[in-house]
Amino acid sequence: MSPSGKKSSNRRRATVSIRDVARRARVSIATVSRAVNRISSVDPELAKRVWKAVEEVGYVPNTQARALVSGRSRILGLIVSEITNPFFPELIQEFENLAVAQGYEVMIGSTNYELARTESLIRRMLQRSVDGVAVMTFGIEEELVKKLVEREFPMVFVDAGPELPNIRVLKIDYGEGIREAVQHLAALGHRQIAFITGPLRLRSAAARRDAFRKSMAEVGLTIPAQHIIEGDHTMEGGMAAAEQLNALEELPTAVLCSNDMSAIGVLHGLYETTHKVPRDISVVGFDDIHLAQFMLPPLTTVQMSCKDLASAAVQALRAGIEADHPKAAQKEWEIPTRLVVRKSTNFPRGSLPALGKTTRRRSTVPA
Amino acid sequence: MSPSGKKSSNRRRATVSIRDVARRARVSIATVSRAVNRISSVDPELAKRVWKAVEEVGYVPNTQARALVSGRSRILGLIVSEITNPFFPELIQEFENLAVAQGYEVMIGSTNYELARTESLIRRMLQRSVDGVAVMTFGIEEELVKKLVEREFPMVFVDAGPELPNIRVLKIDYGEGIREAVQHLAALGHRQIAFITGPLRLRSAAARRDAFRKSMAEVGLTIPAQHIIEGDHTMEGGMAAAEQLNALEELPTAVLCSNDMSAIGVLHGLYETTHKVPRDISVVGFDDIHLAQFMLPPLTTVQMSCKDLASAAVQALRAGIEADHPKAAQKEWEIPTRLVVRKSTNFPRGSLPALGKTTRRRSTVPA
DNA sequence: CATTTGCCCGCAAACGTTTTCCGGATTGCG
DNA sequence: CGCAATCCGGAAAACGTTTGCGGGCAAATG
Repeated sequence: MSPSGKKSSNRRRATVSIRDVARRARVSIATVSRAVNRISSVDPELAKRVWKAVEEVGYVPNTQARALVSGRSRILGLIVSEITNPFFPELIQEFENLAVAQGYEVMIGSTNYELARTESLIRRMLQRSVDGVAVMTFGIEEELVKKLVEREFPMVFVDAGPELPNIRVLKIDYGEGIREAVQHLAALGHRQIAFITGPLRLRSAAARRDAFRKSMAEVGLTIPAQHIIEGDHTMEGGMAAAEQLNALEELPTAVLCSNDMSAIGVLHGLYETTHKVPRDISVVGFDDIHLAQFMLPPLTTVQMSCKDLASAAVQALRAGIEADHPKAAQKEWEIPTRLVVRKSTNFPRGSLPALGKTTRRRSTVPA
Repeated sequence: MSPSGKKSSNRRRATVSIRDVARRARVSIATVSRAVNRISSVDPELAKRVWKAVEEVGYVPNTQARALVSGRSRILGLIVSEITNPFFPELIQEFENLAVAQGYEVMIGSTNYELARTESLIRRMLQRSVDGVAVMTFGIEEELVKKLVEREFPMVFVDAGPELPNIRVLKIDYGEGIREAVQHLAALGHRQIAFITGPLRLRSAAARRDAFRKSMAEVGLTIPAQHIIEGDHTMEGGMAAAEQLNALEELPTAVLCSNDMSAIGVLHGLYETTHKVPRDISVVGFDDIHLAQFMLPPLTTVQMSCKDLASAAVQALRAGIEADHPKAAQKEWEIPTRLVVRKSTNFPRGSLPALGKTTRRRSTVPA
């Protein structure tokens, strides 16, 4: 009994195909296909027979053939800016778990902020005919959007995307978490709070800075120009920013960073100086990557849950892909942020002379 | 002029196929296929005409169809243990760059040390019919190997793998780098050196520990039992180990860790104590992840270049996949390691009283 | 009982390639 | 000049699915 096909000794193909199942279950391959895809029109009795046969011969559908004829690959593209930035692996992990649980595979790519890389990435994804792409790069070059947009291709962006039929946007509420952070610092008594931005060509970086400005205004604090420093969301950028801070006539008493990696860089940049965190200066990050709690000192930071982010991204993509998806019409998806207080923030230096370490706050965010 | 096929208004397919190129170049689709795949038997003149047509109609071959008929997907599987461990994204990045440059796509999966996850991962990869899999998880459960091994499936393992026709192994020379580290510490004057292992069920973790024992014996140092502590390659494990160290009657003067994450955990665990690194205790990591140089203090560590690792993995995979690969017969691939001295190591405490910080070593590894 | 309706199931046509096989043309040699 | 050998391109058969369409059979209706 040869395992497959009529001329089975043809090639090195030992795989069991839909035909083997059909023969075993004494039905046509069409019925097998329908049963396997759980199409309701097939008689329950027959379906059971098919599934039994599937088990017995160990059939697993050929993805390539399936994709070829149906035109859908069941692959989701996930584009991030830098896979070596610890935030993204966490995001990827969550995204992948969800996608796989829902029957999709994931194709990952990292742009490294390079346009050429991004273009080749898009090309590769189209070539593998992914069903949709989530662009989680927090600010994407507009050009490449146009490339994809052609055929009403389902896509998900963060913060902002073009107004197009099959585009969905994850709206992150930066304001909320950043307001909590600023109020936390203000409540501690800080008046001079600096901000290290991300690369400002990224929409999200500008949005975080603007949220900071707004929150500062709300608590009646002003921001001198030299207290807004442009970083690049890397540790190196954070270090450079810390040096700029050090060079100032007067060091601010607190600094808020556009992401955790910058904050870690700042921590590092301050390490070689005589200024200690949080005794002399408080530091707040953004993202709440896993590493944040392992910094010295553990980093107070604004949490943007990558579980929320991933879940919204996968859902939004499916909404764009599957015509009968319950939320097919929803175009915007809200992502909250919130402050997590750890040990890198304290009262401003000099405000409580000689009390020292023991007064270190542990309370949660002030109401 | 409809863009494709005879009955082009059939479905929503607007893609340009090999037929369009054939028509444009006035050749058969067979010739187009051959020309595109650079098969030498096609007349150069014709080939040029085909390529011109390819350009003009913007043809890009359909991967699914190609994979379906040829039986090869041009996808490489890459299995790592934990994508959130910063070592692996760096590895993934390098691996992907190389694979893409050589015309392959990459399918990534993270086992998280869970057998169930690993199994589902393997299943998914087989279902997508990857051409080969690199298991870079530094110690894999033997069971799953058997699942794959069936059809002489090309695979690459780290450190050790089953003796089978299409299996290749990346032999990492732990001894070299660890010897350098131990000699570096011994040269500084350390006599009491502890070692934080990884999870010992991982082959690679045991190998590193053994290399440590061997190197210690070589320099004539003994290791009390309580100086070998089992960790788990995470920061949390490193912290726990540091606490065990603290609980000892006498703190060792140096500690070597099985990976950088453990070392970071140790740094963190010591932070809350009165012991300062490297004044009171020297710390050495392993891997040299990017983060290592940004620790406080910058971490002295044994470098295992993930560029080397990735390059060997991709090459070894291709050697198994492509029958005419120059190194098709090579079964073992050597990966070197070497010490990188930064600032987390210094003379043992008390050995140079009152000289303080300024004596901090900056030299490279002792000969 | 005859006719219509509706429900399943099977036939067969795609999907876009690679690859085998074959035939025609060109070349080389006697 | 004739015949064999060589080469190169085209026709067509896979590859393993999904899916439109038609047909058979049972139930329902007149």
